[in-house]
Amino acid sequence: MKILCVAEKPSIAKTVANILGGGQVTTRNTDNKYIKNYDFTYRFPYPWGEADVTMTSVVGHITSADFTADVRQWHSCAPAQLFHSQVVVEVAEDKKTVARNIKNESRWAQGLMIWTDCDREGEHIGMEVCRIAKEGNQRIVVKRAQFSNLERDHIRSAAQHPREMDERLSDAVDARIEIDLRLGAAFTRFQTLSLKDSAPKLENALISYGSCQFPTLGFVVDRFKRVQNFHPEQFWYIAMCVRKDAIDVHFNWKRGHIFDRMAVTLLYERCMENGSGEGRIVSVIRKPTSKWRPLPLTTVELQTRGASFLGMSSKKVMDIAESLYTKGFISYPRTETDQFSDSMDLTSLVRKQTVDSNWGEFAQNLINTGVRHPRKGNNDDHAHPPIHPVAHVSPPAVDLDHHRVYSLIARHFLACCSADAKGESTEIVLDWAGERFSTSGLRVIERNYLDVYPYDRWTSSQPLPEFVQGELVPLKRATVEEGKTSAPSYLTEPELIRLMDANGIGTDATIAEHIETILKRQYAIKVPPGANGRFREPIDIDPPKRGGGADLGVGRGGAANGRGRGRGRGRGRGGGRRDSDADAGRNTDGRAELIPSTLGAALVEGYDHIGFDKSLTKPFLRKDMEDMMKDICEGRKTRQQVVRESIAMYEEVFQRANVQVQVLKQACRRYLDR
DNA sequence: GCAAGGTC
Repeated sequence: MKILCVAEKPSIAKTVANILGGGQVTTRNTDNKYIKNYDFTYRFPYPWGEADVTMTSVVGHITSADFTADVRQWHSCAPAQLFHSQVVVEVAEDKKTVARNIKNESRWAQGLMIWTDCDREGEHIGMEVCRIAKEGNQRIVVKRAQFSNLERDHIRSAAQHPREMDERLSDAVDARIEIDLRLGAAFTRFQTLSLKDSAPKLENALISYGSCQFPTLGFVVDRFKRVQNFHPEQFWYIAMCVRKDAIDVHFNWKRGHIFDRMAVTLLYERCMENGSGEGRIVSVIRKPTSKWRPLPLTTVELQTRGASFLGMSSKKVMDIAESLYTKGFISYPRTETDQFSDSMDLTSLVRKQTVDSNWGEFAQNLINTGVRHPRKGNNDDHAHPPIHPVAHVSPPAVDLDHHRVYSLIARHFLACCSADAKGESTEIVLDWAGERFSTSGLRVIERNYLDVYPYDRWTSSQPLPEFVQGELVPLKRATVEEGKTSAPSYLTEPELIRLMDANGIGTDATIAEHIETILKRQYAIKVPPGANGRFREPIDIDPPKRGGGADLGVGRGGAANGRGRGRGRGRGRGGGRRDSDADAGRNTDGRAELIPSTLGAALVEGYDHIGFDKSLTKPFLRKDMEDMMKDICEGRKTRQQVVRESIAMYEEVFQRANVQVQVLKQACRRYLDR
């Protein structure tokens, strides 16, 4: 009896083989440099029983979908035809060796056990493997292992309790692939070809559309418009300061900010008439408080925290995490799980960190006083644990940026295993002739996790004097002050990642790429933090040229002057010409703010103005697609139904965009032709 | 010259 087992990626094949093979595993190389075949014996349940096992893997999807050659040329057909022209699925050019290995190994096997990740894409990859295996061996019997982590007992149990493949999950992915391809190609060609003559800059530009990149751009433009439309409002309030024990204590008015000067003046005058030069302490409330240690680290959190704590772009954080993973320093970096399973041996992971020169002592202390079980979040992707360090590493074994990302992951993990920080808060309420004011203080008592997690700040306030309930304190100052509301900031990368995550745009593994895409297409640009409403208009940068033709002088000088003849605000720090090379390092900074280009703004405005039920630039269409995929998974609809309905709907949107293409063109002219 | 999703 021979059984072939296939995992989604080499790392899982290796781990599973070592568990099932019980140390008696031999390794063979394949034609693919990432993939190895592991041979061992294992006793499966009836009917397979004792078997010679080969465990191998693929590297993600094996096949890819594309149009047939007759419509691959851009001018070979009208873009609308791409909604219905034939789509063929073939083994991808760079996956030929992967497919060959599966085919060869299945030839002599009676059984095939699929060990891909237990999610939709994993089920799809599993079906790809089945089809290829059957090309090598029609009679092969297929089973599927159901597992959600790589612990020994769990993996053994998965091998003992196989299930059947769930074709519905795979069908859902097939639908997604086909819809994204047709949509992406049709709209990309349509936009690129029909907008090329509406502005000189667009003549050679590639104006891509994708079901994820457009909503991503939409978020950037949305926020930009909110900043643009923001008008500061004046408000007034009573500022209060008392003095005791030689300490000035500022109190906040309980009514907060009031947008009516007269009202504030009246209240103030009433106090002046009725009150004295003293205030009365109404209450002094002390209570214990704590600052919670972070939740275990997911991909989205790694990206947002990396961007804001380390100032790296999320793409860079992910690239580095990927490399740390392949070198064996951290666990799998793509996970939605924010809880550690109870059976995981956290103490031995902490012990590996005791040698570190920065946080080793902290780790040792943790072991001496007891590693705490981390908090549990609400998410579990049933495939991977939260991101954590699996081996210790320090420079010069890795470079500085790698070490910064590793430090974040290691410190985050140790923080998870520590106690919350403890403190005491004090809230004091003061009464002045009937108006209430309050102030509060914080005293940090035990720093605990904060000692290893310098990214979080929680510090004691200035100590407050000892106020006693009922006591009268002299007012140092009580005046009417004015202020004005401040504009929201432009969208930052961490905020954008959270928006995408919350709206189901992209996955943990692709979110950073979609952000890259809108930057690469020059739909948006990063400016240094603290722009503070300075960019009144979208930034006029040149879209990258396709085909590499000569730059006919529209470039450098005119590029990116914040489009401002009149209001040259854009010329300031980070104004415009910081788009490319010279500033790449700094402007891809994870703390940077995102601003639409004129092209990005024109596209969003154009599509929004055409007035679909659900604009292409909003997350709703993508959400619908997600819902329909669920319908397939749960048997409410078939793949064909969903593709048909979805394509019909998008075709309508497409027709409408065609009929009203003038609206898009006008938007481009308005923004780009100045 | 088009997408998004896996993974390296």
